[in-house]
Amino acid sequence: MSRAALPGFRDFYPQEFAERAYVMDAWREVTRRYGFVEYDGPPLEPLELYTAKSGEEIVGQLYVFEDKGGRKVALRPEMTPTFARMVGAKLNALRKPVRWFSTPQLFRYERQQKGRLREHFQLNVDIVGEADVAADAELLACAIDVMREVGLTSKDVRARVSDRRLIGALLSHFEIADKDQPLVYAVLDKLDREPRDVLEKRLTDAGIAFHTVGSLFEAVASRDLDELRSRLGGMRALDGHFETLGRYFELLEALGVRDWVQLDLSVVRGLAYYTGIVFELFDNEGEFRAICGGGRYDDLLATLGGTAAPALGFGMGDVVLGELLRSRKLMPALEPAVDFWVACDDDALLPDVMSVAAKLRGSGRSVEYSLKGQQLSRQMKAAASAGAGQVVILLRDQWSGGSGTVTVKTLADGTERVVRSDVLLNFPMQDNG
RNA sequence: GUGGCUGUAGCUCAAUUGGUUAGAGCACCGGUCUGUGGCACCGGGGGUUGCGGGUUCAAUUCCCGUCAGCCACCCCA
Repeated sequence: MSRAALPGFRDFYPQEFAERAYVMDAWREVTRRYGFVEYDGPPLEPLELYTAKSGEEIVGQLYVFEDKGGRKVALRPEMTPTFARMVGAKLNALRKPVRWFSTPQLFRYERQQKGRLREHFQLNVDIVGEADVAADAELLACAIDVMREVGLTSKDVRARVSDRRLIGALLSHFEIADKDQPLVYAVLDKLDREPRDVLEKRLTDAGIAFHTVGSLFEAVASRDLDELRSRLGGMRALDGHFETLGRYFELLEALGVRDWVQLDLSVVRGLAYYTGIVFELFDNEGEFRAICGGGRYDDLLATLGGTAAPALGFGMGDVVLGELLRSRKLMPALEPAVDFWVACDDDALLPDVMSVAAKLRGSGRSVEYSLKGQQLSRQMKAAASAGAGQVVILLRDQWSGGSGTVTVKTLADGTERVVRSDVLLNFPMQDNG
């Protein structure tokens, strides 16, 4: 019998749990500022919910089994289908635009590696019912503000944005057949990981003219809109897309996040359902996988739920973000802390210690004490390592069965006060030192 | 799913060309400092050297398998 967690699953010891809570608190805090409200769905769903969207091949990557009622079910690998179902069912009744977020634990049966486990928590933020590019700007700004919330700056993280419609228009202009588009996207995705000549050959082998490949690569190398415009300025079919992206960047400027964002047409989100602006957040060192990815998926609700509505959203996992924060020394360490430690210099006073502890707890303070008789110096050590703000010391010569006094010591500065035991409860709490 | 690298206490690491009861620091628990902490000193618990085979008089050390982790690929969240 193995004592380890299953591969790709994590035991959250207090330190790890504190880290997870830190990240998830940041998620909730930022989404709250943007007016998003939280929802959740079942962790177990009918298998068809996922095969309908992604086909049968996805089954190999899911935790699937048959329940006792003979239903084929799967642990949720992503939140979007659940979200689409929930929103779709009540779309007419919901105030638009819908702004919801969730922090589900998701599961995927795949070989684990850095930044990628078989289970993770993922912030999902979605907007439904607004086609204007302002919604796209709002969404990206929210993702970026999460970065800020955990102490990252535009020097640490960059948002790379592309536009599916622009790429589509570009490929049409280059007269690249629809059947070749998946190949083109695959090549774009590998642009900074594989040698250019190898990628060029893949496209020319597929029958795309060499000069077309050259023009495509040149266009995609653009890192801002003006550059792209000057390279493709002659193409009237692209004007509308330039205009949209131009407004997008303007609005990102207005939201105060423009310096985090860079045009990058090589961003290819794997999911086939994106229809407009897409983005990914990466660490600037290129050390980790994408921290976050999202974009506009205007057709998905119609595909899944039947009701058409413009929509967009992003997902941000806790694994890569956690790795990045730890490597940048931005992940807070767990500091034990209690308001009071109650100690005594006589084992016979243990019931009195417990009684004092109970009263302090009754007034809302966090209190610990030695559960067995220990010499006072041990108790003081224990108090210090528990991060106690103050130690209440019952000395047998002062205590007088509760009618006397106690000594209250503030550990941070070593100061002591002797107080009547009956006024102890009025003590203000001190910062834990 | 494919390939490569790695695997000794909770953590970081030791262990002479394979050689006898596998060590240290930190952490944890306790003792002294004659009863108020963070120091110092002393002591203790904790390892079937990932697991299973093989070679050998002898394996932590060499070989094979397996499991796990890391990295790359595939794919994506």
